[in-house]
Amino acid sequence: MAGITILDVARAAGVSTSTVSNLLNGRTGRMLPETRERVESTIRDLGYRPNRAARQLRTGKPQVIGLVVPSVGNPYWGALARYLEAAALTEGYHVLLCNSERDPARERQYVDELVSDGIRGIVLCSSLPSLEHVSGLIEDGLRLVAFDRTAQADDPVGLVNVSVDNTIGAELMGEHLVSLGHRRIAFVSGAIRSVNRTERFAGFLRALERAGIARPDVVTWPGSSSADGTFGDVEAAELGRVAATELLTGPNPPSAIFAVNDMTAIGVCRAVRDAGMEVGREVSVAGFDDIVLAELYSPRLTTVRQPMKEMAAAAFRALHAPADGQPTSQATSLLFRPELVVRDSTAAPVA
Amino acid sequence: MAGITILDVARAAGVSTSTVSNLLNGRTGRMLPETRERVESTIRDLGYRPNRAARQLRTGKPQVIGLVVPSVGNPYWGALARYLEAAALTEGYHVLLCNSERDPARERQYVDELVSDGIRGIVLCSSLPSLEHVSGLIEDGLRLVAFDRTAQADDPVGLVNVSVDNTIGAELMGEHLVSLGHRRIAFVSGAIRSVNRTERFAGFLRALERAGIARPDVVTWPGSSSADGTFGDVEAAELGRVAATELLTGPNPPSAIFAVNDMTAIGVCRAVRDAGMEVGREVSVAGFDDIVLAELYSPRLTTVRQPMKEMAAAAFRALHAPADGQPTSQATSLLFRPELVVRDSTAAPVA
DNA sequence: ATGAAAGCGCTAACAT
DNA sequence: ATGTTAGCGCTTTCAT
Repeated sequence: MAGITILDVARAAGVSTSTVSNLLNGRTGRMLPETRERVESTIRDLGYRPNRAARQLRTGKPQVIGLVVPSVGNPYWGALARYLEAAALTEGYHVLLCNSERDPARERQYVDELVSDGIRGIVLCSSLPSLEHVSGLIEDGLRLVAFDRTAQADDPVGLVNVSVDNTIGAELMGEHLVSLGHRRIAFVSGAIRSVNRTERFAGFLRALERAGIARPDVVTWPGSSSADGTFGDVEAAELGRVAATELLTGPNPPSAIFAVNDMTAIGVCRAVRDAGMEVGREVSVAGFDDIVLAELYSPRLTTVRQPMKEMAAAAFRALHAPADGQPTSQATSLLFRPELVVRDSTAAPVA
Repeated sequence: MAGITILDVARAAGVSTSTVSNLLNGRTGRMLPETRERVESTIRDLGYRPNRAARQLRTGKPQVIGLVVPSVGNPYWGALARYLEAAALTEGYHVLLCNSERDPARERQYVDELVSDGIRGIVLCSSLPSLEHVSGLIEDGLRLVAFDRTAQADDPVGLVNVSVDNTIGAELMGEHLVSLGHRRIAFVSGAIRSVNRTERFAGFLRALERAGIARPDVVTWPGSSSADGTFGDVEAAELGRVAATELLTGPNPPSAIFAVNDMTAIGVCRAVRDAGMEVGREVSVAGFDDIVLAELYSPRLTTVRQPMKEMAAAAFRALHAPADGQPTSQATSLLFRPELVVRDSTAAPVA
């Protein structure tokens, strides 16, 4: 296939393999400029490309990072995968893709497997509330970045969390809804157990309290399938639909509904329409995440944007931070500033 | 990290590394059952896991396949990535993810890079009309599957194409629209140059001709950004919006619009609404692909489903088919049966 | 039935 | 400034 080895280059350039290797690894100071040029042009002429497997075998560090997501079929994770891969590419890294399908056992197995493949950096988008099971791996030198998750008390030392500031994001949305004139606002989500759900709800409450508004209706739908009450794409939308239907047909229907994420918001929109009302007029609907779909949906969804590209780049960078092995160092969190995106699904309440 | 080598196992079990290796590679016939059991339990006790890099260095065949897509941020490719990874997992393979961002240079570079990393199997979702540039690699033993693309006259020998039957899919949709009573039906797409666009248009025409309907309006929007007139997600929707607006405000507006894919159909829906009409009543809109979004959109989109899961599994299987090296063998195509999915965006035309 | 040993392509001491 | 060389962990002849 490629066939050309470092030895071929060395011979053709009339130098030793060490010199070629030194050049390849940036130790250019150790040779004459003329030698360097000769070797460089030989590499080009021969079309030589280093063999990653051999390099990895020798150094123990593959030029590959692992990405474990619930499912890249979901646009939110798809966007992360895209931007993470782009960031990795700038440093010559590749991305190994793993879909956990929200199965904790599979998630754990993937991490173990990646580690024993020699991979030293993993971006993990876990469905698990606790990451204790990876603390041993981190102690052994694995760089682990938890994405879409904020720091927890029992986090393993050395874990880096990358997330949007959910509390502030939800607070922004709460303020937006209040400033529009809404007073009866409902919050819709699955069972509030996951970290970011809890935070979003807290931020939302804070905005309402500041405005002196009574505790809002909260509709939480118990998880049906998976153990921790998380849902897939379509299930999230269905959850929104069912929950909103209940709210809208109840005794004191809200004039605005804030859904825990865009998929759920879309389900809420459907329920509103099914009830014969218009989203953005009779009922305002807001989401969270700003997936591509939010812009394309009809009506275009008001939501809270996560700066995905920057977050992905930061996650990749965190993978490269020096492992410090200090058992006393603190877990780190990288919180990103969310942005309120006002579109057509929210408006002032009608009379 | 993992640290345990085949030598550790051999020593602990009191055998040689060859025996352990033989066991690992299924050559169990070459040892006594009792030896085998002893080694197997030692492997378990020690938690030994073979080092992929070393295995690859030795065999030249990594347990990794490459996937090159325009962008996993797009739900269509995200779905492929998800199912391909699932199929690969069943055989112990991992998937290396590459986003070409529809840049031909980047696409080519990725393929070259994967090959020189020793990867022997690639699923390529190319934006390029011709795949001639990879014929050399295929001759050298690369297994190359082109996804979402049907066979072409100048295809390199050994290339396997996996695709839905676009012609039949579009024909099904054409029949559906005709049977609903539509007579003035427009087709909307980007510049009709790509293979599957051409096929979809041809299938659509066939259905209309069979029904004795005059040649339909066709609105094709010239590509703006990339060389071959393809668009990204949001651009596809925008294309649909602009094209449909032109049709709807023209002299003889169609009662139904068939878009080349779901994203474009969504843009068409927006234009319909912007024109003060209701999708699924005044104007029927149909798409193609059946991305997740189609089901969630409002109204739910009538479209043509591609059996993604089966197609991904087939693509992975094709990667394993024996390379035959026979320069006389024909390029192969795997065509999948599309399925008409009727939802709410199409209906009989009003008076 | 089992073992010994030669590399796969590369990096990094350690020479010179 | 450049070269020599010993492995990294594994598979696979070739012996025994």
